[in-house]
Amino acid sequence: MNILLIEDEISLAETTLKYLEKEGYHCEWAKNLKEANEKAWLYTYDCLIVDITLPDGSGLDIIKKLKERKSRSGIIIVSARNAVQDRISGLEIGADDYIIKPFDLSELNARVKAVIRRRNFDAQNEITFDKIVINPYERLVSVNGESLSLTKKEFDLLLYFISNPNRLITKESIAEHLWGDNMDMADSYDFIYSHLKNLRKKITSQGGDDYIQTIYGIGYKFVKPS
Amino acid sequence: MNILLIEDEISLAETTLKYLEKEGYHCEWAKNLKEANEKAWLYTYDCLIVDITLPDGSGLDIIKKLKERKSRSGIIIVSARNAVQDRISGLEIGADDYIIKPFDLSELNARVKAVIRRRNFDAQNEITFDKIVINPYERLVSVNGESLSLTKKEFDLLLYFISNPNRLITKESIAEHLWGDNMDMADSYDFIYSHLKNLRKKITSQGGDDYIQTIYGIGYKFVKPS
DNA sequence: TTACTTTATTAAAATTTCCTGAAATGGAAT
DNA sequence: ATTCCATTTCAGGAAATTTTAATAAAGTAA
Repeated sequence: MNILLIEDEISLAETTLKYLEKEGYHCEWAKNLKEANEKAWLYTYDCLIVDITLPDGSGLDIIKKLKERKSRSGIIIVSARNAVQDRISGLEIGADDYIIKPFDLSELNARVKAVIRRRNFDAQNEITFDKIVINPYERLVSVNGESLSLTKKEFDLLLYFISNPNRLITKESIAEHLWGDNMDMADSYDFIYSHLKNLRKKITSQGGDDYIQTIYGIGYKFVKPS
Repeated sequence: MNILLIEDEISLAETTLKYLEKEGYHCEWAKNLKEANEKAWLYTYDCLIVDITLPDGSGLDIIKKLKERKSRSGIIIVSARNAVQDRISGLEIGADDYIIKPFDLSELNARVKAVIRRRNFDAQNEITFDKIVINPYERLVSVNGESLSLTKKEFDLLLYFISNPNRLITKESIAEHLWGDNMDMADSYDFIYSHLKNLRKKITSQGGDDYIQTIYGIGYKFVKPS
């Protein structure tokens, strides 16, 4: 987890950085707006801790810029006790939380954790494999940019494959993942064949290759065919 | 503007009340949880100032209850300097701001003002999706400019959809949002189907499209149909 | 090749999920 | 007590998906 601390008070910044590093974050420090802009432009941080009052301007500006750039970073505002208006504007601009100076380091930590957790929850990243992009949370799939409609079993099957690319996947493990362990293993795997066939057809009919390679007598592999 | 102060320290309460009255607010006072519950049930306040530690329980409980009742009141938590966890829980529950004891009366005033201002700002805000306009606070909906009368459940359902457009919404999350987590999940979702049907009918009969796309076996999506 | 096993394809059956209309329930107002 | 209205429940049937079963094709080893 990468954090950028934007803070001009040197001693406060140092103790904060030390504490956050100890908590397991990778931290960087910008001591004014100029530095902050440079860093925020170059790197992506999970969370920015932004002091509002900086020597060369207001921290609100950088928040505004980030939001215009549709950044996904979490933002926590640091402001002085009496700067209520700044906090309100900050939240209206799109900051996630604020903390009042002077603050408890453990409280800052709690908020950073909360913000990052919330961000990750709705960022819900996609998984990409060659021409396929799959979003497990929205249950969306696209091949070559065209969206593809899959049934539940087909989707689960594809997700299992794409989560374990280039690896041998036995029919037993597929059965276990898609149907749970209450499956009767004496059964045949006809149902897997059915769904596999449908999945392959849907993917190839949208211009995707047949990524599902059959390993005779064992199972399958999800690979990019040469 | 009506304010309810929930505070058990008598002298602190008295000075606070006097100050706020002078600032032009109409104030009431509850000195314990029991009184607070009675008052909060009878009247609607623009802002509640809630001390967390009360003789007969935690102020967090009343906040929780208000939120369950979907109260629109602004809430400011009052807590001791070292009660970091209380403040965090309070914000998580849905309080708008907090202030640390002992506090400046002018700061309290500033926060009350900010909370009320933000609340009014939200109240003016309508959410628009294609031909639908919905105002969560006035609980008004219109389709194609014509106002639409919805029952409570229908409204909550539509609000939940329109607040999460183009995203997958499971039946489970609908149940949780509209009926709370004390729902028996073994139950069927028949009641969702019922309200859904009525909502769809009302919207389409006013010239709106069927924005509610069903994702078979998973849930729904609120989208603008092509 | 031949015999055998495993996988693929297909279509039909079985099941699940969803929609609909109507009836039952329950609370609030008259 | 009666009426009204929102909400929930129930039963039917429609639609989509999953599973079954039968057959075809492909791979493996002798």
